[in-house]
Amino acid sequence: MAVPSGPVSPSTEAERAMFDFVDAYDRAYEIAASRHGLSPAQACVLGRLSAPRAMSELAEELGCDASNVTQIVARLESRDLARRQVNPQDRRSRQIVRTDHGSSLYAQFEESFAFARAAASHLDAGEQEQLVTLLRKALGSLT
Amino acid sequence: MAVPSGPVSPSTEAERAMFDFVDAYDRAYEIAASRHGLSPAQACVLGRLSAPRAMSELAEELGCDASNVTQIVARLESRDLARRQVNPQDRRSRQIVRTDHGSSLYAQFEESFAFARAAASHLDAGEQEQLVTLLRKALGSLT
DNA sequence: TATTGTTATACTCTATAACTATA
DNA sequence: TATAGTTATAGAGTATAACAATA
Repeated sequence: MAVPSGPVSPSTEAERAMFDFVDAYDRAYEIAASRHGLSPAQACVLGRLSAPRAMSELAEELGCDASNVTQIVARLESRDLARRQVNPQDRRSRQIVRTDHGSSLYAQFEESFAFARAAASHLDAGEQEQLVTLLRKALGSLT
Repeated sequence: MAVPSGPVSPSTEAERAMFDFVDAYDRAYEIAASRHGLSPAQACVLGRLSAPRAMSELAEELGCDASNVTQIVARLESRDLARRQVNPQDRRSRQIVRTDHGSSLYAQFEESFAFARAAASHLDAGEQEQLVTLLRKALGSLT
């Protein structure tokens, strides 16, 4: 399913517009990932490896359990998209790095995930600024 | 993990704002669902059952395979949140209906999913209108 | 024959608990 | 003893292929 998050009978027009946008974004992300043989979670992790990351950092950023990250990274590693290297400063810790193959595949995925780019392209510079302001204000302290 | 969809190194401020918003929305949805013992997919299906739906309609709306819907609905049914009824007009088809228990639980979930409501509440009426206009325009033909 | 839905299967995501290695 | 990460396990989401029931 493209979008686990379903409509919540949004009661206002603004809430409905937010939902529709999130829904479309999530679906587009999943489709782009699968076109490259990636699950959304794999694409997500790969995207965070522009610089090396510890397992614990990934778990923290993704808001999930470390054991989960272990599995996702193991699958990436088995396909030569990422590697685990022991951190010499603290041999308990591992640095996860993207392989060249992983970087190349991720670049293709990014190119293919046209949603946000296309969405922005429908707005002129002033409208984009307005949207940024409104989205940030709407988020407020929700983040 | 709250949000399978990760950041895609958004190259513009607008793209980053879109991502941050989607990310926060998805995480909030998942947390609200899990507070009521629901997976995001279960909450999503439950939300679509304000009126009876055929399996094929649910699969179409969710953009996933029918066999997937069979499983989700089976889990809802096993917890007395939904029921499958043979459609007398076409006995191949089933009408999925929410039980009273399912409706009640979903109402609680909805109440608890405060994200969109809170986001909208940070904007005044004019700003909400602006946001709707911009989001719809950004979506353009992407939907 | 075509359609609706299910079953069997396999893979991925996810968390919890118990574990290993290192600090 | 505390921390980083892994392993074992189990439940859920997902798709494909084969199937049953009905049209």
